[in-house]
Amino acid sequence: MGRRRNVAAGEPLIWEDDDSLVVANVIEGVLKMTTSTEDGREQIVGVAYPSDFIGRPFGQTSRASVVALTDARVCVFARNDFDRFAREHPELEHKLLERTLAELDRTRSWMMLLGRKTASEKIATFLLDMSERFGETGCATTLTPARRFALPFSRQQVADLLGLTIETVSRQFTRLKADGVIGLPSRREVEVLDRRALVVLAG
Amino acid sequence: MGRRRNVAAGEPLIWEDDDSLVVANVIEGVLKMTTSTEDGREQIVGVAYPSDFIGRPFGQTSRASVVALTDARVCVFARNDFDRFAREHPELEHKLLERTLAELDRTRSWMMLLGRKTASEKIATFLLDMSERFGETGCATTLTPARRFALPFSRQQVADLLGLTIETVSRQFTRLKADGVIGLPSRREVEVLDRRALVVLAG
DNA sequence: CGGAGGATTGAAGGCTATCAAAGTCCGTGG
DNA sequence: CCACGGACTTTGATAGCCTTCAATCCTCCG
Repeated sequence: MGRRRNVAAGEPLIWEDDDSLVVANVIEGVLKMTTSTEDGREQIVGVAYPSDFIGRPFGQTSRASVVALTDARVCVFARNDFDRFAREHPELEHKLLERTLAELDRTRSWMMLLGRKTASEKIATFLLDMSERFGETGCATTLTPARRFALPFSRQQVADLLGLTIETVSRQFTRLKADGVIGLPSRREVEVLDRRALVVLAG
Repeated sequence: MGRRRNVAAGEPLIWEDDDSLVVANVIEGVLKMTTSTEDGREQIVGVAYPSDFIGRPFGQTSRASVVALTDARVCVFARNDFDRFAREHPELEHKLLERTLAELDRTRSWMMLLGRKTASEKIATFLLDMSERFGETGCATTLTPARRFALPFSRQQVADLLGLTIETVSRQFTRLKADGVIGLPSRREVEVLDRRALVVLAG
C-alpha cells in the first residue's frame, strides 16, 4: 500500500500551505518540519528521525514544509488511503496516538526553550538533546548518550531550530570550545568533553 | 466512571514532575499548562478550554503543571481506568487522536511565534487568537471573531504565554491603545478597533 | 588554483529585560 | 462612606543580550 521513495538532502517532501495529500514514515535519514513568515524568517517545528511519522492524517493541512536534511528514504501513503486504513485498524491508530502524544511532549518542552532560555542555555540543551538522540542503546534498557556525533544540521538550521541567528550559534559553539566543554573535530561533528558543564549550562 | 471536580481560579490540578495519575476533560473554565525552570522562569505550553483534554494518557508523566485560570469544572479520570477504557473503545481513541493532532498543530504554530516573532508581532498574534477563540459561531459554519472579549489571563500570564516580560506586554498593550488599534475598557477586557492593523502587525 | 557556499569573527545598534517607582483597582475594615 | 492595604499594572531609566551588517576565513570540489 505504501510506496518507497528516496529524498535527497535538501529536497522537499511537502510544501507549506500545499494541500498535502500524503503522509509518510521515515525509514532512513533525517527530515525537518518548518514554518516560515512572509518575510522569510524560518522556524523548525519538528525533526523526524527513522521510524518517525510525517504529515497530517485526518482533515486539515498541516501548514508546514518537510525537507530532507540528509539523504533519506521514506514510505509514502496517499492520505485518503491511510485515513481509511487507520480507522479500520485500531492498533495502528493507537500506535499513532502514542507517537503523537510523545511528539507533543517534546514540542512542549521545546516551547520552554524557545520562550524562556538564553542563547547559551539553548545551545547546551540542544547539544545534550543531540547527544542523547545519537546515543547507543547499551545492553541494558538505559541508553548511553553519545560522546561524539555528527550533526544532521547546518549552523543555519541549528539557528532555525533554536530561534537564534547563525552568528549567535557560531559564537556559542566557539565559546564552548574555548571553555573546553566541547570539541569540534569538523563542521558537522561535535565531541562532548564535559557533559556535567553542559547540564549546568542547559538551565 | 469520571468524577466531577470544581477547581477555583489559581488552584492547581496537576503538579509538574508529579507522577500524575489523572486525566481530565474540561467542562467549564480555562486552565493553563506550564513548565518552569529551577530558577523560576515559567512558560505556558498549552491552554485548555471547555471540551479540551488534559493530562497524559499511556505511560510517561507529562512534566507540566496544570492550574486553573478561572473557576473551572472538570471531569477527572484515574489514568489507569482511562487507558484501559480507551484501548477498548477505538472511537474514543480516534477522537483523542484527532484532538491531539490538532493540538500539535497549534503548538507548532506557537513555536514559530516564540522563536521568530518580535514582541509587537507576538501581541498582535495573541490578540487575534483570543478574538477568534471567543468569536461567535454565526448562522453559517464560519465563525465571526469577537470584537470585544475578556481575557482569561493576567498580564503576567500573557507574558508567560508569549515568552516576554510583564513590562513588555504592558508597553505593547499601551502602544496599541495609543495607536487606536485596540481599546482597553478594563484590565481584563480588550476591544478590537482595527482588526486589519492587527493582522498586518501579526506578521 | 580558484570559486562558491558555509562558517567565523568583529563592530555597532536595537529590542527587550531588568531594576525601580508610581499608579490603579478592589476588597476589607474602621 | 471612606480610608487603608495589597496585588496587579503601568511607566521610566538603564543595561545587556542578541541581532544586524560587514568582512574574513575555511573547506570542499571542479
